[in-house]
Amino acid sequence: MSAPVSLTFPDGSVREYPAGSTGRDVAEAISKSLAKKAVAIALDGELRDLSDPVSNGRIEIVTREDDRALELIRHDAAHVMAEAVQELWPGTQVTIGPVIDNGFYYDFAKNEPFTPDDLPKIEKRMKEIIQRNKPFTKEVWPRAKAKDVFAAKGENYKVELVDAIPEGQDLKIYYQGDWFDLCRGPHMASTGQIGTAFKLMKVAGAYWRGDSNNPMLTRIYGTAWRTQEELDTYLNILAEAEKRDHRRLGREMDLFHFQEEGPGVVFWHGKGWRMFQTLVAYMRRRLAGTYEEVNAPQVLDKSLWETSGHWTWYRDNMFKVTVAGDETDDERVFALKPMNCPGHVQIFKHGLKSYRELPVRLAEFGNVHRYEPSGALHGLMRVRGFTQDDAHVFCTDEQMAAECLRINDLILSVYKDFGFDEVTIKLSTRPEKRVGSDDLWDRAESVMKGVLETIQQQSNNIKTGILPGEGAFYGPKFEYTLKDAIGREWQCGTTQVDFNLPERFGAFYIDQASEKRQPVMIHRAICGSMERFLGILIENFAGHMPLWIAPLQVVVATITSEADDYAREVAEKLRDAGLTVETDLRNEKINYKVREHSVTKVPVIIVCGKREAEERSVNVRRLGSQNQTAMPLSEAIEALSLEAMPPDLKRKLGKA
RNA sequence: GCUGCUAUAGCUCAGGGGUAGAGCACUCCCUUGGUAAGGGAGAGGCCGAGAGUUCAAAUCUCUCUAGCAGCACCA
Repeated sequence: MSAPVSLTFPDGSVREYPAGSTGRDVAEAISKSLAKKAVAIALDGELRDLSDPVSNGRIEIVTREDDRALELIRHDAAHVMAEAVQELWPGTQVTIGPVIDNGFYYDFAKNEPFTPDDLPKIEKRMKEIIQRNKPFTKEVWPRAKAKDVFAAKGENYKVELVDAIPEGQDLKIYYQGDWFDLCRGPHMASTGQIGTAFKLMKVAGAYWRGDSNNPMLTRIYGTAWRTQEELDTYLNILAEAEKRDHRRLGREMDLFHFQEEGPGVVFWHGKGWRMFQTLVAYMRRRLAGTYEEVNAPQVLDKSLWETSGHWTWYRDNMFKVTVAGDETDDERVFALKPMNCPGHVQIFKHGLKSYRELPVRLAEFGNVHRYEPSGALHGLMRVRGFTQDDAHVFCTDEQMAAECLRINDLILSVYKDFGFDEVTIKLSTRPEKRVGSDDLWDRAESVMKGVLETIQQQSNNIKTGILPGEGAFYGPKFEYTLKDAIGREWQCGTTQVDFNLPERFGAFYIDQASEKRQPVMIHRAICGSMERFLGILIENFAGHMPLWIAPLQVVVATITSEADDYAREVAEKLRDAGLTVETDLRNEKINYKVREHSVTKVPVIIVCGKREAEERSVNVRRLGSQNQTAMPLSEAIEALSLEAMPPDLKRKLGKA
């Protein structure tokens, strides 16, 4: 007889159980009701099947209420969905079905893809399977048996998966009734424990193993929760996110549009462009005194891009430019610039540079064009023509770390001005497709690692990490990711150390010993794409822009035409104070006007009626509030112009 | 780029082999109304583009273009 198993419970108590006891035995020994509620156990924090034998250590009985049960519910739901699909459409092959944020999916190989109409049918069948409440049972199969069984069923993808499992690892098969699947587990006790708080969301294509050279499978996404309330909450959040969609808000607020002749390029309307320019003006002020703003050509000979390496690596994503005439002898091929760096190197190279001039920091709000795959285009977030807040710092090896830190300070400070406090910085290291010797890469990566450590020591709410193989082809990079108001992460800023382009272009400076030396080049962007950054801002604020960046700051609306002259005067005075103001003198009721300007997200509505005109006062209503504040005109002008001051200027004037 | 879906008025959408529809927005008229839709009238469309089937196509078929979702991609 083997020694009993000693288990420590979350309350600290220690009990012994006969050898070979399972999680279920332990739960039952505590109470019948607990055994009924239990869906799994955690041994030393690791989730296991209820039917697994326990071993010495810490044990927790996991019930459906436990946060960790959510993962099991979703995983089990994926299995049940696969069973439902195979019952409904025999011959459909199953592949993989993992848990993801908020839900799960399963990829199927089926000749006729699913349609959205199939989802209710599958859901109905899933409910039946859950009602059957068959236990999940586990078997460990020899590799050969697994391959034979799946091959006999025509499950070719499963055979591939078996082959991909490292030798020596157990092949676990989970049954739910007669249906079974290869799976590493764990699972709950039975399908009934999944509950009914799930919903199939959408069908989509997905490549087998995520590789576009492989066949396309059809994927069904689902979401699953512990309770109906949790499910409803989640569906509500989705509806909220949809309301924030910058494409919808851009239309509603009359900021920009897209049209068929210009796939992936933005038509900025007056209001949107004002926002764009406000952002650019802000960034310009943040660069003043440190960077020199330049402007490099849009169209440059392809030889330049051959030298930089872009023509080799990114040709498929570049726009070629040639003369359009049929009768021309000029065969010269140009490219519409996809990046600003080669242009900036030319500016740096123009004239001899002394070490005394370094670091040379060249900035450009550079308009670039990239032929993005059609399926990648998405509103302002992914476009084919956009403006980078780009800069290139040419410096010595010794100056490099300090420059990276200076850039870091600027990036974090800019994000903070927009209210983004949670930032993640990740170091991306050398990719497979790259230029430059391993020595250069070693040097660049070690400097960046050092910088990352310094940044981490300097600030407490910065998360850091490493993304192996994700670097640019010419150098390693930092990627700055910010978190928005509803918890989504957006990668915006980037700092890239580059020893390669200066070498390729033969850039140099004269050092103290009158020798030619090659500078290091640091590429950096803060917003990344101004278009995308504005999209992020719109979604982050759900269109309720802070006053300083709002496309239209104030509408002065009248109640009766008797107040028209006064309203014009109010608007004029506000404009004199630097605010963007429109009047609404239309022959409409005030309810109507308030509704319209609220819908288009105007931050401040100033209402002027007979009373205000007589008193020379205004009545201020803020977006999102039903309250009205009456105040003298002069007071309103002062308060609003202060509020509309960009954060950097407020800081400068000590009014923050 | 791949898979699936979609394309009708400025917007949101209905319709469907034989005069093109609604609501909102727009214009004009009435109304001067105190904080999220007052009333009436009017104007507005090559039904995404091209080809085919048909006596007849916005409607059916094909090709293309663009959009949406997901995948892949993102210097």
